[in-house]
Amino acid sequence: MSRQADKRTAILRATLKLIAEHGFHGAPTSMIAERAGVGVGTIYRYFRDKEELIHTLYEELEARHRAFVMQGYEENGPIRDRFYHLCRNIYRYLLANPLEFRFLEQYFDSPYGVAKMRQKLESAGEPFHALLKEGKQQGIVKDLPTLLLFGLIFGPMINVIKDHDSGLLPLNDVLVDQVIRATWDAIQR
Amino acid sequence: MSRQADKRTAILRATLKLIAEHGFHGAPTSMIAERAGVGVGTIYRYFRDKEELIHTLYEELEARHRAFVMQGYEENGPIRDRFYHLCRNIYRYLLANPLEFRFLEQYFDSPYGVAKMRQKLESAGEPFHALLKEGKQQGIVKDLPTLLLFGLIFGPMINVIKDHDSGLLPLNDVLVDQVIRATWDAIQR
DNA sequence: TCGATCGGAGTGAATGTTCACTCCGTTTTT
DNA sequence: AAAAACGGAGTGAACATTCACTCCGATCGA
Repeated sequence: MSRQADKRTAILRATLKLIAEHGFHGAPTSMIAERAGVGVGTIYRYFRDKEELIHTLYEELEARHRAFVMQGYEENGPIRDRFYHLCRNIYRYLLANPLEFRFLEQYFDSPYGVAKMRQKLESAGEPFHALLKEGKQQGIVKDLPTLLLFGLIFGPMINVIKDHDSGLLPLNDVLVDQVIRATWDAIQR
Repeated sequence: MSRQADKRTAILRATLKLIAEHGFHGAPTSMIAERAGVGVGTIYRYFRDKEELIHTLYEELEARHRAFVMQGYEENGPIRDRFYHLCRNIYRYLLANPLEFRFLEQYFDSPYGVAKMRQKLESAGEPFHALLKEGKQQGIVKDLPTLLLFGLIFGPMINVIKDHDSGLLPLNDVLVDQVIRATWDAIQR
């Protein structure tokens, strides 16, 4: 069971699973190695240290997530449609990938993650940024600081998905649409 | 500096500060002891183990927080007024006590905290519970699962306060009122 | 009143455990 | 056969918890 170019992948997958399920501190390198069917030392052939492993994992998940969310996005459609499109895709992705959601949550709570989050939210590449800015200009969206609007959108999202994953509040398409609607009511002028 | 009955208090305060500032895993007992001006062993005179120390701290903070929030609450006033009152008080308290906010955040992310949170949210003692139920009956509040409404209320709250505490989005009374207003728009039918 | 004795709060060096990470012998690939 | 990849016992640092001891105010006997 040696000599696989995809040992790297196995390590990343094991890391995702362990961190998502048991938190950062329930994922010692020894356990990651075991789960990945790999020696401890092998981890260090592919990643300088545990920190780099985690960052790399984040970057790869982020890229996948982004690609999914942007599928079929109409850069120039009506504000409200674009808003629904983005929200729906994010909900869909995170609900379909609970491990990734748990991991991202942990990551953004950690010291590295906080910096990443800011950078991400403030980046012009973030489609929500343009969306909200435009919405404010057109008088469709409340004239509040963008960060505050982000809070109104992502706050409920995180909360509600957490409850879903823990089995407290099973979501379905109808319910998700209702949350998105409520979120829209919150930011709409 | 010996023989003080308030060593217990000093230990609790040090724990709050260290956990709030550096997280659960940045608060070793050795550091708590140092910060409290106390020997390491002394911690174990007052608390069976670190876990009990943390639980106790939570209970005391929770009690203070609750007392503050309920000040002047009109059990029978109009739904909307009660909603504003509770929200405003929670925001006020958490903004005035950033250390407690950070601690509670960490606590509710931990395995113990999750159980506590459910218990709390589902408890009939929770004033928001009665509020939302009544609101739904009167047709003022959207007919959505209570847990979902909680998400719409507390999600933005947590997000926005986090951003405030990290200096990204300085809040003031006006801004807080605007968030509460937006939150109301989200849950209002 | 005062010296002796006692109880228990307070202490921190020592202990056992858990980790991230290294090092080098082994296995696989070329 | 040489090089590259791999494995996992070993290492040292960090941690929670313990326990043999200190010290001081209180109590007691004279």
